[in-house]
Amino acid sequence: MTSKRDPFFTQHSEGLLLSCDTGRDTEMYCMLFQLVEHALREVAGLEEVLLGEGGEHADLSSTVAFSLAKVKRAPPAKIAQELAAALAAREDMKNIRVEALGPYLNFHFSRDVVEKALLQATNPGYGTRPPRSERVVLEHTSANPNGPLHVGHIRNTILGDTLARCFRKAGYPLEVQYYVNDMGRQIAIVVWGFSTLESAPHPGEKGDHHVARIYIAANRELESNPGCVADVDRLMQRVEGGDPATVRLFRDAVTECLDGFKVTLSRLGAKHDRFVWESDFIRNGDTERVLGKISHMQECRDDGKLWLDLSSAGFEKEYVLRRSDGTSVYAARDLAYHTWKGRNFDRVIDVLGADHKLIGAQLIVTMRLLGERAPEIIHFEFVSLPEGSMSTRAGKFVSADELLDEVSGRALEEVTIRRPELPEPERREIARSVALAAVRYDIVRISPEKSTVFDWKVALDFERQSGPYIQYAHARACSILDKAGEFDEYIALENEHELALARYIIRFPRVIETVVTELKPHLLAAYARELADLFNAFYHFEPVLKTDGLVRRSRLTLVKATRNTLSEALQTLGIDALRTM
RNA sequence: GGGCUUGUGGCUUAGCCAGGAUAGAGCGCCGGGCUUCUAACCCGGAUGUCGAGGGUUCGAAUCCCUCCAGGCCCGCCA
Repeated sequence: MTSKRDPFFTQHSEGLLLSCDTGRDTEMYCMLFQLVEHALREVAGLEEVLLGEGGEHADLSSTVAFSLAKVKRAPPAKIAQELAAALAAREDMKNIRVEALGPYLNFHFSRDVVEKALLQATNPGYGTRPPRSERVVLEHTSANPNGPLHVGHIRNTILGDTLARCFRKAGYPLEVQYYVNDMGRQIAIVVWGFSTLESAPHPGEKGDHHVARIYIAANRELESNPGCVADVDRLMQRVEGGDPATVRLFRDAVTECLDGFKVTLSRLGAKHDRFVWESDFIRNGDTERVLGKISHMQECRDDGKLWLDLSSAGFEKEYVLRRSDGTSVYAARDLAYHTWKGRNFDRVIDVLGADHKLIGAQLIVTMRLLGERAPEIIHFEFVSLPEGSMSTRAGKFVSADELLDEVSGRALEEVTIRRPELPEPERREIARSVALAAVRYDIVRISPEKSTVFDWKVALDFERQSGPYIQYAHARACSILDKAGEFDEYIALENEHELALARYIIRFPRVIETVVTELKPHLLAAYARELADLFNAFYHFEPVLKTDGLVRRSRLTLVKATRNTLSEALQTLGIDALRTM
């Protein structure tokens, strides 16, 4: 064993440990972080103590000595020394070794603390934060029902669904909503197409694909017969006026498309709690009420059309809310929708495409002017095809269904090569999970602000840094535990591979915390992959089943904690934690 | 034209908001490793003017300015 016998590691102490032992409500790592932050604030006399993860140097580290150096006019290294001495003397820091390395303050958790924290990680549900009372509403996907979800839309779905899973994991009561744009111009075009063109579905055609076919054909027809555009306008006026026959036509078309969406969303592992129909905000009078309130605002202008002058907030463009023919514009209904959300929830989050940046910013300032709760909006950049941007109207897109079919087929080939002995239904089931893992992970690992180009070659490749790679690490851990049989948990971390793995496992609860405060789901994706990396290295170098006695029990416990943490992380990413693959 | 945003080894990407310890990864490339708990794996190696230029700072991939390139937006569409 390459055991690092740091004398500090062998020292056992209670205090902190007793207070941490009260159950899985108190995750040790989060407590340790807060404890160090608190102590550091006191000795440094600063509110901002620049505490962060220590990387290779330590469990936590701080560069606060630099900022104090300015104030105290002393060298940072000297200040770090003084701070370290003051911290080391504190009763509440006895489980944490403080070291001043040059100007840096490094904090090392005692092995005892790491081991205690690790034992929490073997419990089902590890990483779940204590329940909170703040109600959150999260809107995602909300694609127009004029054609199937494509590889651009599902960036929204996967970002939103992952975030939703993180919020639930973080203890928040959450409602996930899909805002159904059921009265837009696109839908009017679909309705017009259904009633004027050959519109019967093809045998076995999915509703959303059927609607797209009609929508594409209708657009082509309208281009060659611009006179028909007036028919579309009339449909829009009739639906806003509440004409029952027209309302029914719109609702039927939207429902057909939405039913198709629901199949795709379910294949993606995404679930909405509520579908909110845009037209409801016309019918219940909310849109009129918002417009009424707006008409009294200083920024309001009425020159036939009703609009807001938001130039004081830096917006040059008119924010038009009602057309001169009296019908409302999308933005007006959106204000009504967000007012409703803001009054019923404590935190309102929207996942929207980058094309909504301007309108989203206008929405936010208007909500503030109205004295209503403004949403937090996560914008993601576009996914384009190698030949250019996608367009439902032009029929230029790769649908999510097609992507899932292709990736599943590819995954089945792979599973069949590796596990030829498994019966086909089982291979198919594994392939389905592997395909979803590949698709979801590939999307969630990239930060939303990067625009991407869809590439079949990349989509069909399950190499490292992929969802299947993480699933594989989990399956390996399961395999060891299956073969091991019963054992009593016991932990005594010996070597660097074990310690590195354990130190990483105990950070998981804080990762969940960070994702929901910063709204950055890709941090969880990176965490899961790194955890798999560390486990694979441990797996390679440290035999488990071939050892015996306490070493075997300890390593089995570590494998159990890894398996559990990987499983919790994967589930929070919406990826199946496969037991075998 | 104006606004927003992105630019990190051949390719993809983390780090940037809250500036500090040799800029992390993966693919691809080169060289190793399956009689050993699933090789969808592991180990080693080469590859970086962090788009360009200026500025602030003890210190800049990170903050500020200018420029260049890509994406998005600028409708009485949604």
